[in-house]
Amino acid sequence: MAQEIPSRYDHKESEPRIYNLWEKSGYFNPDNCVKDGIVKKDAEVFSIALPPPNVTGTLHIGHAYEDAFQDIAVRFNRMRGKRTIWVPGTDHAAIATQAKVEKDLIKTEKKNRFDLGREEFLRRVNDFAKASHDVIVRQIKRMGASLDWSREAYTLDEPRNLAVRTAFKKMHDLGLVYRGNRVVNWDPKGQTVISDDEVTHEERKAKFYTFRYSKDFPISISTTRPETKVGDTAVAVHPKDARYKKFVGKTYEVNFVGVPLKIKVIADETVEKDFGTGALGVTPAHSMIDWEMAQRHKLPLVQVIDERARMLVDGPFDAAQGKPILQGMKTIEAREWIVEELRKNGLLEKEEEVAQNISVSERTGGVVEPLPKLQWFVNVNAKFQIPPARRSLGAGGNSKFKSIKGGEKITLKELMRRVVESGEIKIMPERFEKVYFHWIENLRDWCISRQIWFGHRIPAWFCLGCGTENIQQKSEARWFLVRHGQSKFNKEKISQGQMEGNPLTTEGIAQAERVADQLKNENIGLVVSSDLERCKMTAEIIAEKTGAKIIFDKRLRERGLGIAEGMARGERERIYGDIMKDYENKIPGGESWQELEKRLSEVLVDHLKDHEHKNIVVVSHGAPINFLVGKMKNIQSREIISQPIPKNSEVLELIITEPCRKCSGHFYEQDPDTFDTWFSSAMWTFSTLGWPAFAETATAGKPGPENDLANYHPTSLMAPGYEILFLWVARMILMSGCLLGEIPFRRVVLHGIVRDAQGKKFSKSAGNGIDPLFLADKYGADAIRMALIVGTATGNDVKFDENRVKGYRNFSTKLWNIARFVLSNKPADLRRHERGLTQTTNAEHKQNIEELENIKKSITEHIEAFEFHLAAEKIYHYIWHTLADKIIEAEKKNLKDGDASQKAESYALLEHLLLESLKMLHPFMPFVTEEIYRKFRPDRLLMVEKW
RNA sequence: GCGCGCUUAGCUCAGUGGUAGAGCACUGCUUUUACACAGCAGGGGUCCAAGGUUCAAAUCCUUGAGCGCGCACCA
Repeated sequence: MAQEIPSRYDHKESEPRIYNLWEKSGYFNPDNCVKDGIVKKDAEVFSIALPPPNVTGTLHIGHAYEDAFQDIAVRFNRMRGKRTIWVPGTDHAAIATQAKVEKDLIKTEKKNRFDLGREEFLRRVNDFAKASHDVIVRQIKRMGASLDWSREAYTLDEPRNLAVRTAFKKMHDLGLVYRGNRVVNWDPKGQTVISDDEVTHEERKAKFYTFRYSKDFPISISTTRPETKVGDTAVAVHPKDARYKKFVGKTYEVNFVGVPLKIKVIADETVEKDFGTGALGVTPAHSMIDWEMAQRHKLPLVQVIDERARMLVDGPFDAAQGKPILQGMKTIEAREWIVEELRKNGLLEKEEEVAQNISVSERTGGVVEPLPKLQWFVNVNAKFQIPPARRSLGAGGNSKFKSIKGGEKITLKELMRRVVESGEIKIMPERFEKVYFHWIENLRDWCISRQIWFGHRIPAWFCLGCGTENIQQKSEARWFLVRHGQSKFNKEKISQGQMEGNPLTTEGIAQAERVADQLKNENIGLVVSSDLERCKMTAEIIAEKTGAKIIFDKRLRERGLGIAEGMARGERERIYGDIMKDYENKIPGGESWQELEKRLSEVLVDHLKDHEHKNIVVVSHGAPINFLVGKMKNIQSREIISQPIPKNSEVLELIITEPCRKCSGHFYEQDPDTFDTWFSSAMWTFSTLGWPAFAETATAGKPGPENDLANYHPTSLMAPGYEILFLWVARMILMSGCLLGEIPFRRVVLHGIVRDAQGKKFSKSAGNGIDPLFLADKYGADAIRMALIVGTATGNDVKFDENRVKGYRNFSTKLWNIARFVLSNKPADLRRHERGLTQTTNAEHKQNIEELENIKKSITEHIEAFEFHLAAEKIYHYIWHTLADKIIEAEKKNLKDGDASQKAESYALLEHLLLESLKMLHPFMPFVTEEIYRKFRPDRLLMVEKW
């Protein structure tokens, strides 16, 4: 017997094979467990959503820890007979992924996202995300995670998009989402707004300047950012500050380094008398605190810094450069220049070195510039009523919360606090509850819009005519205005006008094909095109790929340029430049703008009327497209002329819906912004379980994904790293609360960060990353799991040491050999001699069995208390130092010299103790335990044995 | 500034009122119905410091030191 089994356990061969076996069994899916009678239909539920890893790259050892931790809980509960579900998925991680791809792009092709354009750039990001996803899934499986892959989700897929759109609409209706002009964190490097929680602070040395705006202003102020002071509209002092009392309420007109300012002196409680001069220059546009103060005192707001962190004010005129000196200057340079001016004019009173925390974008490292911007926000202070329950279960009116009454009006802040305070959600380790409450205290409205491309597009449309917003989930029809691809004359820079025989270049054809690919799945009903060659070719390519009908409409032709057609563009500009810009005038033989406008004016109306519910592609030329759009936007004809024309093959997407309630316009343009990635991941616990598609119909107790929401939500456990307590955990509570009226999970167990032997965080930039796949091949996934779990109290950081992995690899060999030994002693005619363990008369054996039962009880308790490290250590210790070192050694004599029935009794004891030990070890080391178990019970799966 | 965590064997860390623990490393011995990725035996700790509570403190309390972290911000 023993000879057939090698003395070493081959984890590299075994682990993938065993995982395959589990997957094939289908028992990661609770529906199958119920179907096969492994768990009862009405058994208790244990459900958990995997915190979806970002598709920004591959997994590191920290993910392995997170997965192992959850898998222990999942396997334990499954063996305890619960209907256990663990839902996998990945996160598109909007800004992180986009930043990663853009960085690579700049490095390899020296292009940024704007050079590539939205469509092409997104294609690259999606390719990258797909590749990451595939590696990630392979890694997760390699670690043995028993996830129900049939329910795999992605935060950017279609069901999750529906969830995002539905949530946005619902929250808007509840008054929890609004669009407003507020000071936000602008990341000049990423060119997007970021939320407060994506900002980190770095300590740097800074100069702290004390000065007066001008000689005739009575109060000195201090700042580390003098360049923002050109945007000051007030000086704030403490109401009880005797020094300044006499100035409060007065307004001064001052000239600050050549910039005229109107400064009102105000009194505000938040000003500290003892700091600096006790007076604070208020810059409402470029400081969160000042903005809030400005709101209280109704101060005007002057923006003086732009999105590229350059100055937006003039200052004195610089004759040498022929422009106002500050205009367009970088903030740092402006600071130096202003300080120098103050010094020259004797206004600078003090200059001190201070340590200052500056705000930095967590993702891009850009120094955050507070700017006033029109963005979408979640209002955390607005009262609302929990919406009607999606399932008509139990009492409590509209609320399924234990701690919130039905019909009660509550703010999101209060809701988030209440459910944790009341213990409805329990956060472990407990110290994080305090951290959580503290965060809520300081919480501001959550900015959810981002100026990046990769993500869920915000489902808000603005009327082209008047800008009125319209939030809805589906449009009646869409129009795509497309300029033709590059033509021969475009390339050669020759005036085309209405000339015949000017086909697309190879590049132009490729452009048209790209557009066609993009429109392929848009259900295009009709292509309407100018009949000129370059449009015709473009339209035909689009029609072919989309399967739409084409009609040609002469009225969509380019403006006629008469005798200038065929002329080099430069020459035309020289001769007819003025005429080209004139509304009424025209080149001989050509058309005036007025005439062009006239022939286009009917086009919109006609096609709107004739093809009411169709998605239409309109292929035309630069000038006509500008006029069409200009008309929709109600722009003056003369202004349209000076608008830049779209690029070759550029697509403008519009939706058509019921006429605007303000201006009766039909055309709407979608908000170009996307959602904060956390907006979609905040719905993870329920968007993965069928919300909103099955929100109304899900039925508890029935199998199938369409009933998941009723069966598995709220989830039982959430186990992310503590670093995303605010970013994610808190927001899941928020979203589940206002959208479902219930908690997303009953318990949160936060784990620490895995660090390297030096205590440093693993990161790609530090180059200390360890590929879990490499380690798994070397020592086995089981060994990695044990090394990560044992020796780390839940919630503490893990210092990762490869030596420990090696130690647990040795343990799996030990276990393997225990099994080998036991098996080698299996009597051929076991049955005949078996007396049954419960009837054993051997006192020592009885004691062995009792000891095992005690160990089992204690391990069960540890696991239930999420003390996995203690449970793992205990079973490890039992197997090695009790079962192997003591019990087996003691039985050897019997096995060698005993009679047949004694041998059988010894064997039965050892087999029992071993198999029970395998069960207890299985959640921690699933592979080797399953492999060994099958040597004893070839027709069974340890994974679903009863604990 | 407010808050949190850590400080235990050479290293990495468990233990949280009842005679100090694990892994790795170290020393010596041992091929024995499995396992040398093993067994047996062993060395190594004033449990950061000081004070307090207690019959009893690594464990609870107070103060302090060093390291690390979070939040807020001084404008």
